[in-house]
Amino acid sequence: MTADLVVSTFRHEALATLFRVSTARLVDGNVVPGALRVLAWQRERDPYQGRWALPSGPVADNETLGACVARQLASKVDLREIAHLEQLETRSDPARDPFERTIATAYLGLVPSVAEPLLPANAGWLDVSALPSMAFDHASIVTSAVQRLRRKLSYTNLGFALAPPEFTMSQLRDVYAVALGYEVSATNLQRILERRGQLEPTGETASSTRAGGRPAQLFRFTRHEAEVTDQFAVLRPAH
Amino acid sequence: MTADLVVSTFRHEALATLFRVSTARLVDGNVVPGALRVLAWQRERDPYQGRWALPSGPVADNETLGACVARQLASKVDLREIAHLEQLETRSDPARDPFERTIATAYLGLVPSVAEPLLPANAGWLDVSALPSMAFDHASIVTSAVQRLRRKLSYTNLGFALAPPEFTMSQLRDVYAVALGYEVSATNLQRILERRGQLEPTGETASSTRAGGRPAQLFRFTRHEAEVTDQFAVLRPAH
DNA sequence: GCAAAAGTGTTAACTGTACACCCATGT
DNA sequence: ACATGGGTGTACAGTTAACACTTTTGC
Repeated sequence: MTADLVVSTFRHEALATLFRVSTARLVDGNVVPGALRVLAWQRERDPYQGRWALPSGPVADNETLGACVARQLASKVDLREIAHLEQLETRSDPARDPFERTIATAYLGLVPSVAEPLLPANAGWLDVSALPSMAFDHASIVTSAVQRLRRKLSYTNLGFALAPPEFTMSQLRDVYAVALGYEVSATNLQRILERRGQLEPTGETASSTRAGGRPAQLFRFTRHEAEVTDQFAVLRPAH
Repeated sequence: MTADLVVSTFRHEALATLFRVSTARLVDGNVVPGALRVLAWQRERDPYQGRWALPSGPVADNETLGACVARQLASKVDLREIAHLEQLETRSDPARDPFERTIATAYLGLVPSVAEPLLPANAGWLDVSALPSMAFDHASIVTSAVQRLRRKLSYTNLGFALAPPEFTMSQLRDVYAVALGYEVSATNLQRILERRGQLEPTGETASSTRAGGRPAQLFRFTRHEAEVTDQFAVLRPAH
């Protein structure tokens, strides 16, 4: 039994869904509402020329998938702005790439909402709630990444990766509300995060807004590494 | 710009962690305690000759990863016994295979505890709490799969894939306790699962045991497809 | 003073654990 | 009768939503 099997090899790429919350703001007197946005760029070549696609690229010979996805992102944004990056899932449908069999491993990345990163001309931030038609299976990957993000926001401290370094509770409420897609109460959010030890007052207070109102305390997240904060949602060990 | 990049291709394999709960039983008067076990086999060739390894094999040309992992498992167990199969994660460390660069996508599979599947001679069920040294990064993949399974048991209905088709509440308690690694109360487990609509009485009762005691009602799971049952562990939408 | 926004206190609903107690069966 | 395991009822703790109310600011 020395005969080896003849095995196929495949093109393998890493692919990033990089998210960012843009909060509501005024542009020319109109309110642009907040949105959860994902980084994409318009393809210059076939297949799917002109369509929006996620940043992706082939894995190099001596590189992990994680390193590869970081390399792909580096050409679009400043890597230091990426506060969190985790593996999502691997897509392998033989028909997903019409030109060439490609297996793709998707990652989920998060950028804090302060940064308005400068992007190359053909790149942009797509509103996740109104995705255009996208290349390959990228739209379905984005949907799956949004689901993962929304779940994890509830039982982990991932908020740190979407929020600015320092924030008032209403700013944080807006970040969560936009990311989750539903209204959140600043009062209750504060209590939940405080109970879990995620929040730390800076001692400073934000200058009050033009419209008056009590100046808000500033907070920051105590830890900036991802961790599960709601350890046992159910079925805790007996005694 | 017609010059294409020279891209590398890789050997890509699918890999299965197939779990099963063996409940406590008597063998020659000795109690063999229950254990969460994972399917493995002993390698016949280098690298890692003689070591335990997870079932795995290369992806074929026109096959998804899911189909591939099912194909690998088919040579070890009866596929109809696999009640649940989901993708876990993809490992890409260039050094993980000393012979040849291989990217591996791991799956998590579950087999109900009734079935004592007949295995090929070189295959076996390893106790997850006392893993032997394994080939490649397989031990760390098992650890990661166990973590995922334990989390999901709490907030999904995945119990259906580990339990027998019909069971008493104490049998189900044992399955959960072994899988989770800590004691679980049958009383409270029943209430939790009933509240979530996962449990359905069959109307039958099990014959009482040799030692006496009230005969137990039999139950089954209402649904046999994986679903999340604890929708909002935290941060529910306002109003 | 008044509007606006932040912050506090309190209540109610829900979920899950712990535990006492009752029930049905074999010997 | 009594041991054994199944089943029920209830009290308690923890967590979160809802909402009324107070505080601090700008105008």
